Amino acid sequence: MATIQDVVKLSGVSVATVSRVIHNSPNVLPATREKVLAAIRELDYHPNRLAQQFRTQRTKCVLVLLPRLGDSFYSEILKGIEEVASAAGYHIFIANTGNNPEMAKFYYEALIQKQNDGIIDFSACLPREYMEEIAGQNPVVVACRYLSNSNVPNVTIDNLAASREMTEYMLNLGHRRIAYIGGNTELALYRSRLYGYRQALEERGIPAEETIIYTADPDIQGGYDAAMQLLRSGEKFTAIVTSGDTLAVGAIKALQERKLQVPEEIAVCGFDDIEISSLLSPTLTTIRQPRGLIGRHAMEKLLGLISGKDENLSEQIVLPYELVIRASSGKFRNNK
Amino acid sequence: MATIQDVVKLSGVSVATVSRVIHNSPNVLPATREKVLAAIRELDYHPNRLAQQFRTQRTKCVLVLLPRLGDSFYSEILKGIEEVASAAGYHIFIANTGNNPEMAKFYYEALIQKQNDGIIDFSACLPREYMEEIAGQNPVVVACRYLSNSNVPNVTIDNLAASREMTEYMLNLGHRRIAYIGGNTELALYRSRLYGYRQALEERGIPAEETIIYTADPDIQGGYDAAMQLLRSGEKFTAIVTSGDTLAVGAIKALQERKLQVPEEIAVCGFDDIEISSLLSPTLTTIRQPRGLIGRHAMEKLLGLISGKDENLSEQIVLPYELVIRASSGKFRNNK
DNA sequence: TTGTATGCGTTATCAA
DNA sequence: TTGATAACGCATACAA
Repeated sequence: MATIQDVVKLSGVSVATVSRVIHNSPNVLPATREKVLAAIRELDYHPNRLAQQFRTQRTKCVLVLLPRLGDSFYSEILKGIEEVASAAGYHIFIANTGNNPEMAKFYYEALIQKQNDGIIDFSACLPREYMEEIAGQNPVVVACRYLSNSNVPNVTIDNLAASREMTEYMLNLGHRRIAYIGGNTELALYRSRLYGYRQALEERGIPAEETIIYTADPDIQGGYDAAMQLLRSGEKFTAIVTSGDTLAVGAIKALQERKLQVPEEIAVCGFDDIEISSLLSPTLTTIRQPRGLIGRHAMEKLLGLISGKDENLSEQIVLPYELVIRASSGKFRNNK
Repeated sequence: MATIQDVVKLSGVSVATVSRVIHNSPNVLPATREKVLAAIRELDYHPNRLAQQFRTQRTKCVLVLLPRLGDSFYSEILKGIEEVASAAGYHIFIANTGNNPEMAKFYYEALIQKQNDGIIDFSACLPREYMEEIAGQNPVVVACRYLSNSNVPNVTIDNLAASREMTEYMLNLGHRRIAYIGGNTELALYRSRLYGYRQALEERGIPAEETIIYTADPDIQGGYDAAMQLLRSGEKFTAIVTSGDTLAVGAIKALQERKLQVPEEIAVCGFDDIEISSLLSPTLTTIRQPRGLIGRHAMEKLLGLISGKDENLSEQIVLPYELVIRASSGKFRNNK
């Protein structure tokens, strides 16, 4: 690999001048610039990025932390991030934490040691104190998930309100005994969604019943397993509200296997509006998160933090969601 | 941030010794080691990774290039990669090329400049010549996809044989007029699969008919659109073979919307066995790729290339696939 | 407009 | 077993 020294020798100018040419500094004579460029071409010289980064302590790269890979929910978000990032000359790298704090720590370490200029964290699996300490000194944006009572910059929808609205919609359809399948409530995100469900019920004077509230792994299998348990329990219910489309897909699968018609016998709704939700039978009633918008806002916020122009270090950006009515919630019925 | 110099001052030893302690070199007295470790703890010193990488020209990180994000097909593969990588003390970063050669080039540039130690490329969207030149001097493994007539290390299944076997299976079920919906044949991968379909037909003396062979974007929408076109064309057929589960899912959706029973009226089969394939109605007959195995083999090969111990620079690893029979292909019928 | 010289934080060579 | 010191490749303050 040719280094800047090789270019110096071949072009007969100094390192400083070569460096100026590389960075398009205006203070260099056209003739000199040409000489240097010729040498660069001839040597097929490319500046060593590792050395550049080491020297400047900036990489023009940001890291996106995902809780799991292959979740289509994130693909649209990542597109939004990429859009804003590449317009600003940034590149993004994605890493998987698997919700494992040890893994997450490794990547935060990478941030601290300037291997990248910032982190957008959809995983948020580290303790609040740790996050706040790091976010206080480094560009960090948490998105979709959040830490409760924290001032780390955050981009989300109002999960509580969305879940409440969804549950209210089901109540308005006439349902009175509504089961719930949600993700682990250790995550603030899932706590909020469960809480929205509870609020909606309480507002109607219907007590939430713990026997029809289930916690599950937030994937298809988790929804399937929870619904099967629910069915085996013998509890009566006419609808299931879930905290995720994958959970809803799994639940519907279980219901259909048990020959229960969705939505005629049991209505189901999801959360997130992932790609397959509009393609299944029945199509899924769900909450649509503005995914592209989430990605763009998160990246813009991060760029602000990186440049230091954005001094609002504890901004909580709350974006609008949308209730998407499809087939799985069914029509109004008079449930006794 | 504390540097090695701070540790030197506090512990009263030389940088060399501190460095030795950091890297668990055996040639250091226990007492000295303790002194240094105490200083490191007190200062909360962490070696600057950027400086380390710059100095050693190794990062202990590898890059995985994906053609698109949020495709659940890759999640199992990435798990396999991660397994092998972390056992060897490596971390993986994922980047999206979007099948865009410009993007891919940026990431290969990162490899050339030692920002990471190797690349596993599932995107393979760069010209063969470019790839061969880079792979000749850097650790590169192409997986799932491949470049035709290339000697870049590669991990795949035998796509041609798999597609042929799938088509043969449909022929054995009695189908004679089998439509095909496949990905863009500019990719060697999709060329192989289409070729397998053709071979199976020819072996039975059935000429492949171009009027029922469609090319589509390899996602649900693409499958849906192609199937709709196929239906509108008025061509007769009793089965559809596809080059991907997402295509099959889209095709089934289209058929069902047109009130055609799958598999009773039209049989459909996919390729890849993605997560939802076993959860849809009907469940999908498909080709299962050994995803975990692909990931592990690719990473092991890459580690071999990185360490220089693996001198087999043009190895083509072909792993076994499996024909998974589910509902969408239906039973034997006597198609005239 | 150009060049000189210094340092970024670490590893590694060599001598002690 | 330990230490002094020279790189690694580049950017930049300062001098010319």
